[in-house]
Amino acid sequence: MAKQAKNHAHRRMTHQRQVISDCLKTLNHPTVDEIQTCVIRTAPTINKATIYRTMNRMVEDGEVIRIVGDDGAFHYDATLDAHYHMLCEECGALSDVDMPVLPQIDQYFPPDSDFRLTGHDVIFRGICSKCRAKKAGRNRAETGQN
Amino acid sequence: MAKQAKNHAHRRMTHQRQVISDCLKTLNHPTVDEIQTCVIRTAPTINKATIYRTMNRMVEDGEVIRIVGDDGAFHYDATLDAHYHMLCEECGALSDVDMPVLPQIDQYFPPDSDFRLTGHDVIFRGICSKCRAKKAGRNRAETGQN
DNA sequence: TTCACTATTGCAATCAATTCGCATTAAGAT
DNA sequence: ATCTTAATGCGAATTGATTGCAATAGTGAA
Repeated sequence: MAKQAKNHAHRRMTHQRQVISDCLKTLNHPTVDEIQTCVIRTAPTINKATIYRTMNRMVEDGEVIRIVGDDGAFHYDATLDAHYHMLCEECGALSDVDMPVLPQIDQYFPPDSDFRLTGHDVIFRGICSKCRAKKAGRNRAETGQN
Repeated sequence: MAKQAKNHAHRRMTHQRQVISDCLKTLNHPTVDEIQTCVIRTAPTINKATIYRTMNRMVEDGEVIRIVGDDGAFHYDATLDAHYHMLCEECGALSDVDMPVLPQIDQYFPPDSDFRLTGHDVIFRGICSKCRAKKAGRNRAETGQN
């Protein structure tokens, strides 16, 4: 099951929250900056503090997951079911990986540990196709190869 | 093999760098703040910017790994061989997990992906023993149980 | 519908983590 | 001993995120 909300205080469906929700559906693990860029098209006056607060409430309520990128910036993910991520080490882009979770991994965790295990995350690292293309082009240019 | 240094510019073994290196040996995945606390005992005048710069160089040179905690703060890890981590969701403490890496995980990665896979990280989540103890005590106090 | 209650917003100020510019210091090669 | 320049200390600047507060606007009840 996906981790679900403590049904916190009554949330109000404000215009801002609605617009942010809509953007979350079209964006891929966006940061607050990226959400803002999207949101501004529909609601130009929306304030960044509002986005921060809205995202914090959504995390509290279990509507989105927060992921910390390598740069330390927060990314938000509206896919609630357990899943893994891949991270481009070049551009920092985060994406969902289309594979089932591997619960058996937890069985390898040292059983005598005092740590109460609740789950695990996997992040695959590498270079996304976009950056590979960019890199190949750059290398050709630099080395004078064709 | 552990990811190794581009043998960057000539690094100088300054007093500060030496002290920081020593602290890294005794600390467990410290943040810059924690490094500073340790370092100050030996070298009280050392500046935090120096620690930041030194750690950045060490990361560049492949002498340490940088891990981003859930709070977005950087932690440093001098264990270079591939290994997994566990993270206490209560206090944010990071530790190495004593288990072999599972290269077979990479085989589950969607083979048709445009993503060039270079590896993966696993982070086990849960509650460390220290926090479990603290929590148990707190619960007893709150519910009036003994 | 209208009203009242209070969650939410916008804005500016603030905070914390990290980086940067620059004059000074000190490794370490010659 | 001297020279070159990497590294340091310090303060200012940047960046990502939070907060205080007065104004605004959902929403449930009348």
